Amino acid sequence: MKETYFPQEIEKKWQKIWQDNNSFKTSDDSDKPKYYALSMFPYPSGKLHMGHVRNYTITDVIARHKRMNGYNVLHPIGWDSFGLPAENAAMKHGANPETWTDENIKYMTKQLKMLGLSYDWDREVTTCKPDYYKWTQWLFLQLYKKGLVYKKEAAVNWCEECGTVLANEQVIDGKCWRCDHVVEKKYLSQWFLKITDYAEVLLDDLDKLTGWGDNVKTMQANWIGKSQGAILKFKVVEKDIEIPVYTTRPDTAYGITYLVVAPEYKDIEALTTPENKEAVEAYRANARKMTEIERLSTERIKTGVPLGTHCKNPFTGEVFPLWTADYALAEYGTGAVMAVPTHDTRDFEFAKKYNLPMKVVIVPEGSEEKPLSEAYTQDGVMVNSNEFNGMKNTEAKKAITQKAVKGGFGEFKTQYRLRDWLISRQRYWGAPIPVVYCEKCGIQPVPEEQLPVLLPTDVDFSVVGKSPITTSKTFVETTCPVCGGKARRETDTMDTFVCSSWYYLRYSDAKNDKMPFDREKVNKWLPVDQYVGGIEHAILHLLYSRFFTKALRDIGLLDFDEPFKNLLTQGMVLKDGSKMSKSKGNTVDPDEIFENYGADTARLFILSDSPPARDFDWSDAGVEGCYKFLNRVWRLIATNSENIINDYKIEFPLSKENDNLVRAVHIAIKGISADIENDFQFNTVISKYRELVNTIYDRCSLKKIVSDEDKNVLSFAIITLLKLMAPVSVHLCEEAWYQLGNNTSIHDEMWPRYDENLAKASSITLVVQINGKVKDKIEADESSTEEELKNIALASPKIKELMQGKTIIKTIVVPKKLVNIVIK
RNA sequence: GCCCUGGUGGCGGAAUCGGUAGACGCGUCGGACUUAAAAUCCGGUUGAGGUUAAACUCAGUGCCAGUUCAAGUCUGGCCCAGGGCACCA
Repeated sequence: MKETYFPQEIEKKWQKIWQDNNSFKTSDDSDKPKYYALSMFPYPSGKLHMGHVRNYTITDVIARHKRMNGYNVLHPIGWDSFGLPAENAAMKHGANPETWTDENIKYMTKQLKMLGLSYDWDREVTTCKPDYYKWTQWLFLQLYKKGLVYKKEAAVNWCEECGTVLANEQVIDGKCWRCDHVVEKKYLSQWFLKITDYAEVLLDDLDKLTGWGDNVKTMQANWIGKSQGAILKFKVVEKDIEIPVYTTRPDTAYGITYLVVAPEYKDIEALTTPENKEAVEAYRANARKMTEIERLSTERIKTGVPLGTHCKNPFTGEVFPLWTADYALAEYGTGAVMAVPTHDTRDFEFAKKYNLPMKVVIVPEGSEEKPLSEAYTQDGVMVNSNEFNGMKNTEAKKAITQKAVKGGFGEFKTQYRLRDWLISRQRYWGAPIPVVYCEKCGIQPVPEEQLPVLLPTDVDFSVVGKSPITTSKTFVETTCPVCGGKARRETDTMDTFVCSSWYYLRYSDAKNDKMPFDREKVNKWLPVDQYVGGIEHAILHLLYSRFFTKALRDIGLLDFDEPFKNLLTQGMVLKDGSKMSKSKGNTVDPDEIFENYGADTARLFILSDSPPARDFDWSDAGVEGCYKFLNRVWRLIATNSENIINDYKIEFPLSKENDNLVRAVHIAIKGISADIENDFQFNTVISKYRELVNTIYDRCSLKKIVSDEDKNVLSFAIITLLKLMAPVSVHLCEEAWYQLGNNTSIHDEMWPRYDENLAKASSITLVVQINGKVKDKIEADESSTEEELKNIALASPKIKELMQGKTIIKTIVVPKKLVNIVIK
C-alpha cells in the first residue's frame, strides 16, 4: 500500500466503478424499512457553488448512514430547470434556452459525480422536459376540475425588468425577489391557485411538523396571518350604500369617530360629494403614482381627504364623516376601516393631524378616564359604551359582535393575510398553461389526452415588451377542443414554483408515462423522512409544496397530508464573514477544491466547522487542515497495513479489559452514532474521528505491534474507524478497504455496534468540591458506592487541610461523578 | 413596533439530566527529525497574579438580579447581533 495519499486518482477510480455498477440504485421492492433523504433540487445555473456542496454533502452523509443501518434509502436528484436565467441567456446569445439548460445540466452532473454523491440516477427528473411538464399540466387540470384554479382581473405585482407578474411571496420589500427591481401595480387578468382555501389547515398542521424548526414554522404562520374579529356594517347617510369593515376590535365600536376607505375602494366615486370630488380625485391619482415602497413606508406621515358623506354608527346612532386615506389597504379585509383614534395608534396619529374627535371607551382596570397623549391599545374596562360599561373589553369583543349579529349589522369573521397564488408568467421558458380561448365556447381546458402542450420552437427571442412565446404562430393559433372552431392558445406559462411543488413525489416513480406517479409507490416512499435545504425557501417553496400535497390528497392521488416529515435548514456558506457572492468576489470554486485536494477533503471540511443549521465560514486554512487529516488517516493505515487482519477477533470479556484503545473505539461508535441521531451534528462527529485517530496513533507510537492480541486490537480500531468515516470520506475509505484485501464495498457494510459496558472509561475522575468550588480530582473505582466516594473525598489531604477548623453542614454525592462538601 | 435565532478564548466551535467550562480543529509558540526547508511527529496555548520551574490563588460563558449545595445550562428584567414580518385595521 502506497504511503502517500493521492485523492484524485482514488476518487476517479471509484466514481467510475460506482457508475458502471449503478451502485446506488434504489429498489422499490425491499424488506428493509424505507428512508427518503432529499436535498432541494438545484436550478441549473451553470456551476455548483459551495452552498450546493454543503447541501448535497449533508444529505448524502445522512443517506449513507441510514443505508449502513439497514434502511432501503431513496436518495434522488433532479433539476428545477425552467426559469428566467435560461431565457435571458437565450436572448443575449441568440441560443435556445433548452440548449443552454442542457449544457448546464451536463456540466453540473459531472460535478455532482465528482463529489461522490450516492444518487439513484435512474430517478433523475428535469422539470423542463416534456415527460415531466406533461404531468405538471395534468396536475393543473386536476386542480382546475377541483375548482382550485381560476382566472381574474386584479391588481398584480409587475416586474418590468423580468417582464412578468410575480406572486405576493416573490415580492421582497416591494422589490422583485430575483432581480431587485422595484415592483409596480398593474391591472391584468391572470391565473390563480386557490391556496387560501387551505389557509386554515396549512396553519393548523404546522403543529404536526415536529421535525421542523420553529423559525420556519413561525415564518409560515405569520405569512398566513390569521386574525379573528368581526365584520360590522355601516349605512351611509346620504346614499343607499352600506360599508362593511373588518375589525379585530369590535369592543371599541362605541369609540368610532370616523371611517376610512382605501383610495381604490369600489364605491368611492359614489361616496364622494361634488364639492369634494376634485380633492378626492387628486388624492387617488397621487396614490396610484406611488410605488409600493413609498406607500408602505411607516416613516411617512399619514394623509387623507374627506369624501363629504357620512356614516351612522348602528350601536350609538352617532353620525361621523367618511374619509379616504392610503393607510387603508384595498386588498385586506373589506378595504374599509372603522377608526377609533383613542385605541389605535394609526387612527390616533391621523385624528391628531386632521383634528378629528376622540372618544375613550376603554380605561385601564381601576383607573379613571383621562385625556390621552397616545392611543391606549391594551386591555381594560369598558366605559362610554352603554350596556357594556364595566365589562372587561376582552369579553365585550364577543358581546358587542353578538349584538351586531342580532341587529343584522355584523357577523363574526376570521381573516387571513395569505392571498391566492398568482401562477401566470408572461415568459417563454416555463410549462405552458394548458388552456385555450374559443370565440364561441370561451375558456376551455386542454383535454388530458392532448397533453403535453409542447413549447413551440418557432419563437423570436429578440422581441421586447411581450413574451417571446406570443411570436409563435403555430402555438397561438389552434382549434377549440369542444366545437373544433378557431381558438387561441393561452400564452402564459406557469410560475416555476408550480413545477417544484411536486417533484419530490415524482421521484417515487420517475419513469411513469401513464400517471405523474403510481399511488402505491408514492404512498410507500412519502413523506420525505429528511428534507435538507436553504432557509430562503421557508415560505415560497415549502408553503406551496404543503398546499400541493394537501390538494392532491383531496383529489385522491395520494394518502398523506404533509410532504416533509423532518426539515433541516442549512446555514449559508460565508467567506470572510459575508455571504459568498459573485458581486463581492469572495466565491470559492468547487472545481478548484476537487482538483487541489479532492472531493473527500471538500466533504470533510464543509461538515467540520459548524453544525449544519448554522452559517459556515469558509477558510483556506480549514481546507488545508482537513486535507492534512485525511493524509494522516491514510498514513496510519498504510504504515500499519501488514498488521491489519480483516477477520480480527476480540474475545469478550477482553483478556485486557482495561485496554484503553478498545474502549476508545466503543466510545467513538457510541458518540458518533448519537451525534448523527441528534440533529446531524457532523462537526462533533468529525472531532470524534480525530480523537479516535489520535488515540490509535498513541498506541502505535507507545508500543510495537507484535503480538496477535496487539494486531487484533489495532485491526478492530482501524477497520471500525474506516466504517465510521465511510459516509463522509467515501472514496478514501473505499480504497483503503479494498487495499486491505476486501472485495466488497465498505458502503455495503453494517454500521458498527458498541458495547455499553465498554463505551465508558475504566475508572472515573471524582471531582471534589467545597461549597461548590472544585478543590480536588481523584481517580476512583467506577463501582464505588456513595458512602465510599464520600470517604475517598474526605480522605484527600487537600480537602483535610481546607476543612481544618470548619464544620460540615452537608455533603452532596453525585454517583460516579462528584462530591460537594458544604462547610462553615 | 412584533416574531424567530443567536451571544462561550486570537478564531470556528464543544459541553445528554443543572455537576471538572473551553472537547476537536485553525492560528500561534516551543521541541524532535533534517545540511536546510517542506512534510511529519511530540508538547504548551482563557485571563490576571504567583513560582527558577511547578504547586497554587483569584476572575471568567453579553449585562443586572434571583433560585440552588452547585448555573454556560433554570427564572425574571435588560443590552447587542443576524434573520423574518410590518399602516393587515
